[in-house]
Amino acid sequence: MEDRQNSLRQRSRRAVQAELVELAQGLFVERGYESTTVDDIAAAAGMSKRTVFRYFATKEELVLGKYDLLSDELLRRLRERPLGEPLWTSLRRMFDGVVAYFADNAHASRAAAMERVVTSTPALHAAYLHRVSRMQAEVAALACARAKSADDVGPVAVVGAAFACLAAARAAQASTGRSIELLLDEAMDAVAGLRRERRAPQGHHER
Amino acid sequence: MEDRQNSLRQRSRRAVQAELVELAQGLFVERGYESTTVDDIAAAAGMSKRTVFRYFATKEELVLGKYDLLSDELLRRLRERPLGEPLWTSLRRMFDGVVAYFADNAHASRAAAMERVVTSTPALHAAYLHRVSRMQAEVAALACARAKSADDVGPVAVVGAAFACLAAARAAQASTGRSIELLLDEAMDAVAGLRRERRAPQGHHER
DNA sequence: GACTAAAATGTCACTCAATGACAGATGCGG
DNA sequence: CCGCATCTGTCATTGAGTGACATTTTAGTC
Repeated sequence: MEDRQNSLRQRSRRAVQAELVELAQGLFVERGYESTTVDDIAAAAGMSKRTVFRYFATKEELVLGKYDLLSDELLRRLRERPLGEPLWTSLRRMFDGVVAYFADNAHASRAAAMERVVTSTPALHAAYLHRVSRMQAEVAALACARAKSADDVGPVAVVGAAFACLAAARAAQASTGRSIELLLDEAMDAVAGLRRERRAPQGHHER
Repeated sequence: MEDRQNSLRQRSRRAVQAELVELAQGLFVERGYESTTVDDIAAAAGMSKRTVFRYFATKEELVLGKYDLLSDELLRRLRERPLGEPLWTSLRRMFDGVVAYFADNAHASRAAAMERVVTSTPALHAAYLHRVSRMQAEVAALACARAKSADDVGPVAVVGAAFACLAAARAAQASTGRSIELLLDEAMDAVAGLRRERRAPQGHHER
């Protein structure tokens, strides 16, 4: 039990994982997520189903596993922002990495097919949203800590709004092909530009 | 094939569905969602597993089925808002029904346990988010139609931000016990009160 | 290079959600 | 009372995921 990390075994494990992801996603894009069984994947990889499940706890992880890294990156970027900066600006800068990632066409075209599989497969899309939700919660916790407002809805809502802007921008990029950077700026400007009328004078309970 | 709707059969079907929901949710709260099998529910209801699946397509629907009605209500409320009203205000008013629902303590205490089950069960929470996401998309489509801006990110982002506020308010209500009405106003004011610094002068691609 | 302990793999059996097919029961309209 | 649609139970099957156990690989040591 010496090296612990990056032993030869660890590296080969990573290699097998990467290979499985590549292989599985190819099959998913080709024949669809639901109609590709884990047995199919295992057969294609020349291993037993049980072994596939030793590399990935669930079938979904073959698709969504990569998003686990994203969380750390977002938190790191947000932590790097100066304390005095408005939260909305910090959040926009936090997304710079993601934006650059999706702005890269070489990647975009490769991942686009997989994105389509995700959004068109209810179970997969649900799991995706769950991961985003967890990420969002972590970012919100950090934002609350920054604002020194422990249990305040404000930061949580603002972080949620920022993620909603990112989602809207990604969707618009997928459908219109416009630049995600511009779309995100547009979306975040639209939200930051909101003005609300005064609240209705008295209670308005209905139904 | 006369009445079609509300025939005796339809009503009895609804009754059985309601009974199953009640029964199942009781078991879920008591023993947890994952450790309650559909067989358990069927046995408790005195019917076969197969029959349960004739009333509910999936186990999740026993918990999340009610949210399907919510979508129509939101759309109806939004449609009732005057065209000249700012979108953010219309969205706040759109939530009035939901707010009233969750402000009712009699309901809140009954549903609170179930809410906890949902948020603490990954699979359920994911399915919940998926439904909310679909609802949000419908509302966004309506908002875009109102704004006469077909494929604009703005309305989509704003609607997403509004839903994020609702989610934040609900979460805060669950943890702090404060009034959801005030919390939602606070959250939506926080988002509407955002001001953003001018964008960074030139491109900022990294990584 | 042989030895040993750990890790990886395959096989088998199992649970549980979900679906299709078929047969029998139930209940409504005439 | 009969005929027909609907409801229901039973059985078989698929597919994800898990536990247990035996076997094979492989890394590190002498």
